[in-house]
Amino acid sequence: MSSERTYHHGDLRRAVLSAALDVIRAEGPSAVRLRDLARRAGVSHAAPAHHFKDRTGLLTAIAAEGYELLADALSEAPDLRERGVAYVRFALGHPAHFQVMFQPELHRRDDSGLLAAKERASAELRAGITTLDTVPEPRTAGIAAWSLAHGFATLLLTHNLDEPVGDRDPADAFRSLADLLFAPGAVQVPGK
Amino acid sequence: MSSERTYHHGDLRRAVLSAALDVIRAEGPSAVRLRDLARRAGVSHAAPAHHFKDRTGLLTAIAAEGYELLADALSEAPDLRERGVAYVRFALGHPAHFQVMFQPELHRRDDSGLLAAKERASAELRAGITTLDTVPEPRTAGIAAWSLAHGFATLLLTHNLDEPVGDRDPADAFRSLADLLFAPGAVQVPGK
DNA sequence: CCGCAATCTAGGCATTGACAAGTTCAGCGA
DNA sequence: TCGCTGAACTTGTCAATGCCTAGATTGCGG
Repeated sequence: MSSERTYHHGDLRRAVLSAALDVIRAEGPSAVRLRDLARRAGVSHAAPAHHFKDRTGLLTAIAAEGYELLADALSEAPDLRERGVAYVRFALGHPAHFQVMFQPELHRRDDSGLLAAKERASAELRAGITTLDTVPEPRTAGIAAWSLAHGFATLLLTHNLDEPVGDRDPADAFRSLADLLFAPGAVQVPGK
Repeated sequence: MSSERTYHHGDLRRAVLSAALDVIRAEGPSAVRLRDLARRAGVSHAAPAHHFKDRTGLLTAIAAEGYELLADALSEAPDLRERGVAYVRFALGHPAHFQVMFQPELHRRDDSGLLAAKERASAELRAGITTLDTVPEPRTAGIAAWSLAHGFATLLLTHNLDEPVGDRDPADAFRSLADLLFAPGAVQVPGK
């Protein structure tokens, strides 16, 4: 915060991550330039490499952090519907993480930290489905729930639902969708 | 196909597009290099620029073409459920287009061709919802259907559903999900 | 057959990611 | 307190890339 320039930055890793998240939020992952992040942090152009190895390493770290945050968020939700809400909230609250998480070409797939974090989030996702004991096909219902939440979040982030959702609270809007999935008889197909 | 080298390529635009789609399918949009595409087409490094202006122009053209293809695919489906199936089929059949379409930072947002194509696809999407006349909230149902299809397709493409879906035909798998949305009483929430 | 515009080539510049080698510094043991 | 060691950071460099400009080639309409 103070403008003192020491040889050692103090928390360059965090500073670079933070700057990268800013850039991604504004212009997407493709706009991330290692040298630019270094400039923003006030260090030399090669300094970030010491913390992340290379560009892919940085993006992998962001993805891993994202899965950790997602796992945390999911674990706090009581039932499946609220887990879906938490999923959407996470995506909107951490758009940069979310984008990078779901572009596998950007990461090092075999990174141990990433795999561990992804597994944690995955476990939380599965745990949510067990809330639905009485459902005939919990696996199908789980995929449906995840698809619904993921699709809604993605479409929101890509500005494809700006008019239909408008000023409405996205979490509330998602609850309406989830009710369609799990409240019996809410929707009838004409010819069925 | 033949190795004759003429000054004029003949269909460089198509060749560059096609090469770009190959690259995107294999390594994502960030791996697209204009100079590389030129090499693959056997032309000089600046030739593609004449057809697409710049990298963003190329990706914009791909997105526009994608929306055209999507609109075509949707228009052929009879009802809302099959329109969802068509949506998923499109995403799996044209993964490169799909990826680029839903990364707005990669296009020139104000491109007229893109806007027109997007509007066409959007209209087809809305048209599908009118199939559900008797539904209390068609708008909500429409968003739900789109979210479900989009989320399912995205998760499939990012290899997040490899185990759960496995060898099953994705189209069939999606029909199960869609039935959960629109077949009343298929799923019951315990405490409701 | 001419000329013109579309298509493509050639060269150059600034920027970038990655690498190698050197510099600064903080902490730790004797 | 001293000196050492390794982590954190800097400086310099290279190949590759996007984009720009100027020039060469060619097909096509008049």
